[in-house]
Amino acid sequence: MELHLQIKMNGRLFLKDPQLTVLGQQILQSGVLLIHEIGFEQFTFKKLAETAGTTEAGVYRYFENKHRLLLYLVSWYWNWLDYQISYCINNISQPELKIRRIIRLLALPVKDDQSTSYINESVLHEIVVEQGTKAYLTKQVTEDNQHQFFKPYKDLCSRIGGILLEYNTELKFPRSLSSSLIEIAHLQKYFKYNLPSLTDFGTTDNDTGIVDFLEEVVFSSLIKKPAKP
Amino acid sequence: MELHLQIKMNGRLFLKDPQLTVLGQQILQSGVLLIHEIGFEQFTFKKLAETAGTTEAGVYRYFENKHRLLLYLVSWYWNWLDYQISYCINNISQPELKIRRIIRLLALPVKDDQSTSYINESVLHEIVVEQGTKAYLTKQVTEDNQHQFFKPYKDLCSRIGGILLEYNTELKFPRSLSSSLIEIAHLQKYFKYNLPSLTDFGTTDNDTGIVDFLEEVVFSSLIKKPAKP
DNA sequence: CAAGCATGATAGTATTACTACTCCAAATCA
DNA sequence: TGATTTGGAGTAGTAATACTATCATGCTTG
Repeated sequence: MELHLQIKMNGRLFLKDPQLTVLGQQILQSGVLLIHEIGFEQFTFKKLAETAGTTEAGVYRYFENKHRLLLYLVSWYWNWLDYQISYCINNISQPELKIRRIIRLLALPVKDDQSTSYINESVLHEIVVEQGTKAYLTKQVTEDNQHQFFKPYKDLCSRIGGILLEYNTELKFPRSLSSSLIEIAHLQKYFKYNLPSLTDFGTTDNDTGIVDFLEEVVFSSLIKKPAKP
Repeated sequence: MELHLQIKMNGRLFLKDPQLTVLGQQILQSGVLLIHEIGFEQFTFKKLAETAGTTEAGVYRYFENKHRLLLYLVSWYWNWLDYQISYCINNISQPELKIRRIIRLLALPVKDDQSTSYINESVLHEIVVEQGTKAYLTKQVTEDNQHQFFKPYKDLCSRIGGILLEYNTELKFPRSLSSSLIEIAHLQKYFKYNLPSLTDFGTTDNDTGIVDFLEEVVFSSLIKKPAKP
């Protein structure tokens, strides 16, 4: 059986839905690979058009500009990850185990999901690690936020926050801890491979050190503290 | 008495030392204000030249490109903050108090330091919060790292890591905790003002909520754990 | 068959990111 | 003092970027 996961995207992110046409899917696929290869700064629609086998104008028919395309891809990722998490913790009752699984999904390398042919999830994961924050670190955050472009990220954050609260119902900062967990997972991963002296993971091949660190920080913060006298 | 703090910068960050000439200082001053005002993406040397009262070529004589200027300003900030921290925890012996002070320096608004006339530190602090990560989230990280452009950040991180170790000598991840602390402080601040639903601070005027959160996370992680059986 | 839509091809503009060259005035030296 | 070097500042030009607009074509759907 072949399962086709169609992720519902905010309609304002694109001019024409890229999921519905062959060219659109080609643009998404090439876009992911090209941004990963040359970085978002060097990435242009002209270069994308070449690798996607179309013209510059062809790409502009789907996306208003490259920032919207980034927002699209990052949103797509958060939606996908949210789904992965809900799938992965399904039927688990212990909050502790849920949190451990989430941390692994955030920090460990992603296996490509065959159910969406046109998006390479493992490459997209690396893009989000490397460039994800650029989606909101702009002067148009407020405007983009009003267009609900960050809803998938907020939903994910809210889901994880809820699970943290299951573990400790008295937790004072569930959302901040949740957004911090997500960002730190990515940042430590980036540091490990690019600026290793900012971490304690050295040059080990696997990312279990990051998992250990995140578990340490998160579970410490989740311990119930005695009320102050 | 007037104290002139001259911060020693990596010579490869600039073509001509901007601290040594009036125009150079003007470029730094206008640069900080302009990047803060319009954001790094919209920022160009042409616009900077106008506000700094020179020509585009004039700016290019000091900095190779705008990324180098950002690296310069961010480095300047980390150097300055490192100095502030060492000054502020001077003569304090309790590690706990040191850490509390550091957290406040990281999260609370910065008062402009009068000892450097040409850099507005409180504005620069906001730039680092908003755009700081763009200094290293590029495809040239490795190259920039080889040029030692991130040394001030690493030094700061290492200093804070050392203090965390003073508090708990068995701490397993001092550098990761340190870099996480710095980045989370900035990110939560950014979220609070731009994407508040990713935090638990609401719309309070002051940033003490962020301080509380950071103290919670850091001191929890610093508690000595009993050895596993 | 006609209408309509998706794509492709071409061209054009304003801005960006630089580079190269020129000019001028102050400092240096014979 | 006069000649010369040197550095700071301006002008102009180029290639690339980020779009926008127009028109032709071919394929589908009613």
